[in-house]
Amino acid sequence: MTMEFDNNQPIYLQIMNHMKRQIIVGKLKPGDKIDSVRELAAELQINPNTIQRTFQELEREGIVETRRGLGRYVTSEESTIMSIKKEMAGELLDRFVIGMRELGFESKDIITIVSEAVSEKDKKGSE
Amino acid sequence: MTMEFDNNQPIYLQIMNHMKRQIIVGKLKPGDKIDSVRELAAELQINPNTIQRTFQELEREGIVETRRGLGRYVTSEESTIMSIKKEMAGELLDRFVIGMRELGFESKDIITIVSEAVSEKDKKGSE
Amino acid sequence: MTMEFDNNQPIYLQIMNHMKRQIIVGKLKPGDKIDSVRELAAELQINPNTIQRTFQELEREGIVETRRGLGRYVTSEESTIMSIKKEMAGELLDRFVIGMRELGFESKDIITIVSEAVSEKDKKGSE
Amino acid sequence: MTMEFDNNQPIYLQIMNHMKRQIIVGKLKPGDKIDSVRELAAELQINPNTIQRTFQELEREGIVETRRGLGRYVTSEESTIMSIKKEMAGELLDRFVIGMRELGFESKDIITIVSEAVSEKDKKGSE
DNA sequence: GTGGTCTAGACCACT
DNA sequence: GTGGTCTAGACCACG
Repeated sequence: MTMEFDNNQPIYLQIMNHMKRQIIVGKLKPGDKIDSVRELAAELQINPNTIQRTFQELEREGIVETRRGLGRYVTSEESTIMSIKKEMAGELLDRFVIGMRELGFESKDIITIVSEAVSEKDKKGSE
Repeated sequence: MTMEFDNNQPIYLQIMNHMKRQIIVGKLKPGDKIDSVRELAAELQINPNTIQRTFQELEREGIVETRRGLGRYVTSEESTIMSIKKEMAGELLDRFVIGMRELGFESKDIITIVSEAVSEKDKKGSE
Repeated sequence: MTMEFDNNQPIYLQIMNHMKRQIIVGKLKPGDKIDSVRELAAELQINPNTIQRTFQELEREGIVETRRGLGRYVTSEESTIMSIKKEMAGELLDRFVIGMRELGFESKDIITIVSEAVSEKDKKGSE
Repeated sequence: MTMEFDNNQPIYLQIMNHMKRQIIVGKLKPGDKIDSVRELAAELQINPNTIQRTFQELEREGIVETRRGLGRYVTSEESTIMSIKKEMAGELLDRFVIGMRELGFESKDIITIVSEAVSEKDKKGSE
């Protein structure tokens, strides 16, 4: 795994979100074993303490489990994964819609803008 | 003016965005005089230095101008205001669309979700 | 007279330099009467206190004289005017040469750069 | 590092320019770690907040980068450094040439004056 | 009255 | 350890 980091957000949060997305999208499946702190730290060239913090938070959210002596695993609870997905999507949606309204855009404007944005992307992708 | 502050973002940024929105939406018009540092500080119960920081950044973005000894004014360049509006909307849009795609949503899903969200809000508003 | 003001320098200084230049270049001649504080203030849309300050400083430098009840006049001492010109040129020169050396430019570089700059201007002027 | 401060310019600007020059001249190389806020503050006997302000501005110009929790570094983008050098030299040049013309000097005068000034300095330097 | 700068000292998040 | 933010209070130049 390689990642580019944005200095405006804590690294542990960036890694955390990255892993959550991998799980949601299915690149990491329920029950999969996760790289150890040391491995990930070496791979990403990041301080192990930062990775530790990442896992701590993932565990707090119940998306990762530690099995003593065996390592860390993606939770087997698919419901947890689904609810995390909804939560992340909901946050994205809220921030976007609220933000647009604060800028004075109305419902129809917002839908138009999004429609154009995603269809444009589709075009580019198929070129 | 009154404001509620969110602890997760620097106060100066929150005030900054608040003022940018007021200007974009037209509550503050091009050329309008802006509350002085001391006035705003008193009004919001915030340290004047924090307000100073806010204005510093707004000035850097060209949305506010200082006239020596007289105070600060909203820029008269309407084009600047429009481009800031576009920039802010573009950021919101990008973060949303990219984020949703990273979660595995496809174009049609994204449009559906947004449509539902904004129409739901409209219903509530008209109740 | 009209002037554009730069917000990064005190207005009184800008007017002051402007008048010094007019005198040096000969647009205002030794012994000429100078606009009154009120006139200048109205013309430039500037606070009279600021104009007052301008004249105060010009007087301190001996380049302007007050004749009680008659108004203010450009000094008749041509030597004063010449020495002001040398002083201003010297300051410009020093700031430039010292600055360029601090940036690592050597003597021959500096001469080359200036030569190019002024000859380029000459070309433009004759177009 | 030691510095003498000039009361006519904000300290943070003086330090800023000083560091820009060090980087341009190569005393600080691309990628080098920069003294921490606290270190520099102690060294220069200046309040840490003032140093903070200095770095804030340097970062805005893209000549310095912050790596979270690790400290600040000179940008690795040599092109950024070069363009800053050109910008600073251009400003010096403009202010000088424009200023001299405003005083009535013509192209050949300007070149002569600069040539004399720099050659005189060379003589002194070799004494 | 206005903004700009500086100091002193504190707290926090991040690595 | 690092930088980022905030407060409190002071002084200055400018108009």
